[in-house]
Amino acid sequence: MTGKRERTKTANREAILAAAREVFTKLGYGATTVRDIIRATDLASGTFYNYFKSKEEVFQAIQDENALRVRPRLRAERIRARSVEEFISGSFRTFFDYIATDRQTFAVIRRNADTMRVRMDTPEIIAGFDELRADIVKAIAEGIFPLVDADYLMAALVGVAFEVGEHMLSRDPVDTAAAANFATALFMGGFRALPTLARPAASAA
Amino acid sequence: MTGKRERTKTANREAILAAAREVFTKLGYGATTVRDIIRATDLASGTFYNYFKSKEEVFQAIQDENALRVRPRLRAERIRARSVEEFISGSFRTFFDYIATDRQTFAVIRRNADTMRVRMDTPEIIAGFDELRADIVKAIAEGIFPLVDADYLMAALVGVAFEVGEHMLSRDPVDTAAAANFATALFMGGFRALPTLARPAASAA
Amino acid sequence: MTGKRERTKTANREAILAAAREVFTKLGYGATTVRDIIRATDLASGTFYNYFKSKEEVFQAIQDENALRVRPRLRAERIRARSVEEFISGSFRTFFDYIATDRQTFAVIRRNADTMRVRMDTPEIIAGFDELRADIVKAIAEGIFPLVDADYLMAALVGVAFEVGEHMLSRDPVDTAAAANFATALFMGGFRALPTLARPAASAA
Amino acid sequence: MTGKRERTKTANREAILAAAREVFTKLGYGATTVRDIIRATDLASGTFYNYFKSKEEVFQAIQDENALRVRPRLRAERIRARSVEEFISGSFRTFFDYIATDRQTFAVIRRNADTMRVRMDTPEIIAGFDELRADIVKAIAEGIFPLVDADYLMAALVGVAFEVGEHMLSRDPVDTAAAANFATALFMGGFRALPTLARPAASAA
DNA sequence: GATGAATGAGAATTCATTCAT
DNA sequence: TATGAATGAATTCTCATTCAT
Repeated sequence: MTGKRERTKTANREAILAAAREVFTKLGYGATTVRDIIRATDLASGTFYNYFKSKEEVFQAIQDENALRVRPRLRAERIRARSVEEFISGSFRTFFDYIATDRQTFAVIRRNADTMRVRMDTPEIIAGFDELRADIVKAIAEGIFPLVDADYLMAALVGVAFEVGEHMLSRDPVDTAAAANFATALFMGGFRALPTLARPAASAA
Repeated sequence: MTGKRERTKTANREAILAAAREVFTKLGYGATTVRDIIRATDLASGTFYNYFKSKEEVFQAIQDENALRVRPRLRAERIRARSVEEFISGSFRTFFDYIATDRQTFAVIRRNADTMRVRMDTPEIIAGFDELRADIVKAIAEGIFPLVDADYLMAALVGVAFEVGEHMLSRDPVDTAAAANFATALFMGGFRALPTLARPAASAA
Repeated sequence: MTGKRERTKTANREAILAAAREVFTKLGYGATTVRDIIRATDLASGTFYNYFKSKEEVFQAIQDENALRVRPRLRAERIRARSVEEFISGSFRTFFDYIATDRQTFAVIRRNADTMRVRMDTPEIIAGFDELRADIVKAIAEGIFPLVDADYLMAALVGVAFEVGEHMLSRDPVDTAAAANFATALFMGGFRALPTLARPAASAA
Repeated sequence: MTGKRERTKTANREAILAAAREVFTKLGYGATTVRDIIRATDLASGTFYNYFKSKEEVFQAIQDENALRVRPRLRAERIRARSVEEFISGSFRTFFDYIATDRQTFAVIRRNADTMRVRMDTPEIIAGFDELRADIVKAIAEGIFPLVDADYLMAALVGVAFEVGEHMLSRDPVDTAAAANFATALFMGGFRALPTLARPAASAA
């Protein structure tokens, strides 16, 4: 790792990954070609193949990196949870903080090309879902959660996380706490528990 | 003039759309080529261009058809709603019934290629989201909904609809009522309001 | 076959085959690329693939054509044979006449690139060998040939045909009768039966 | 200075040659790449170029080695010959013994890839042919051979040697004496002199 | 000398699109 | 309008060779 060669190798790999992240975000996975990735790099075309076999492989590498960065944090949050509220709010806070910090990462998964939106879940991400379901099952067994449909609950959590997360990122400023409060409140008490907005004019009446 | 030729033209268009739906489902949007679509048809390659300019256009046409089939129903359901519960449960029931009836349609949007899942939202679908948001805003103005973040609420509804919908379809038998109940309960009262499952052991007691 | 399209298709196929024959002869099979073949044509690169899947397939097509041209003639010659001499001399004459007439054909099989010589036997050619062996076996059964090792005899005939054939073509003028006489004499009576040359000086003595 | 370094150099060269022999046999000359050869070695790619300029050069080296191993023996055999029979039978015996002993060597020249057969004659091999022709000319001058076409006779000997040799190797057990007897008999007395096989039925009579 | 990553020319192949029939 | 072959730009990928270490 200290030789010049090793440093160059690591740097090249990172350069390709960075270029790929950028191009995937800009063009979307489907429209991206290996050439596009190489072109966004100052490397020769053949060099790409010293590191990855195909665009699929780079994509996987990026997603795996991402999942590996956020999954342990989510896991830790859920394990630490002593109540349903902690379980849910901890998860949403962590997830929203993560995507706010590393927006490009999320952009690769959730992309807006023109007006069309695409969301891609790789095996690593899906494995994260399974982890979540398993933790819900465990929480049910421990009596923290009532005996509900763990699969649907997991689906609902994921759906809300991705959709609300996307809208959160489109706002300025990005308020992760507010988004987490919203999502948590929904799961804790339904629509009636949602934070209410100050009614600009009516509040005075 | 609305005779044979007209009928042939419509038939050809339909043949292409049907082939495209099938191929998109099987290969996914990205991997599908115009050739693939034509091949799934008994038409010649040049004929494709008498009907559509590109694969993008066929895809849009399919999605527009889909959205036009479900959006008016969802709209009608929400307009008819006299309470929050009717608003929410009506929407989920309609959506889940629709995707259960026309699974291929949903499969084109939500695809599992190998292990990787993709979800594509076209302009028509996104327009449906905006419609939903507008109706939420209207419901808030009418006092049906409390003054909550309409954008986030819309996002949450959409996220739950797609994610729970997907899991619903993977079950056998597909129980749209149960899924709608689950989703509605979540929005009505949070996790505590979710339907509980019969606890295997407890049921014997 | 009378439409312009059919005529063009046939012409294009022939153009590719002709170009391939030429290039294979010049560069040899191994060194030839599909690009080389296309370049020797006035067609576009993609057009090649409307006719053949690969260079292998063109090569096979050429060889099959060749084999189909000469094999029936050889076959007929052997069937007509009423004696060993007719069998052998007929075969050699036919083969040598054929390669003298259609030199390029033979050149594709037997090629001299620089100093290195290559000979390639395709399945069709090998099938021709098997045919020859079968006819030898038949001739043995009919008492025309003594009970010898048909496989080795076939090999010997083939080896002499190709090697002597090659040397024959390098002479000027090409004398197929002389080559056939030589080869036939060898098989009829061994080296003592070979035609002797006029000894320039000694003949006068 | 003929110590470690010297030994390593020779060992590396031999390693490359051995790998090349193996790979050429397996993949054929055309399909073999320098990478393939290096991969079959525990050397680095760059090292190859310290020993050979290209795959052509390795191939030549292998063939030259082969030719140098068998040519002197064939030469000695012919020089020792006191009669035509000795000349011919000695040559065939030596050649067949050689290819039976060192099958891989022969396999590099004479290859069956799938169904297609290839035979490659390098300059060294061709030089061996010229040597044979020269010896025939000399034998004619000395009155051992009659005044026949030396070029054609050489061609016939070579053709029979390669073709019968190939078939000989495909038999089990490999009987070099029998093959040499067959080939020699052919050249000594033509088809009538060929060894006859025991006729299954006749042997009982 | 050995190493092995970088290079980039070039080969194979695909595919959207055109256009003569 | 339907047809389907021709087109050729674009893409993926390989490989011989170089050269800094």
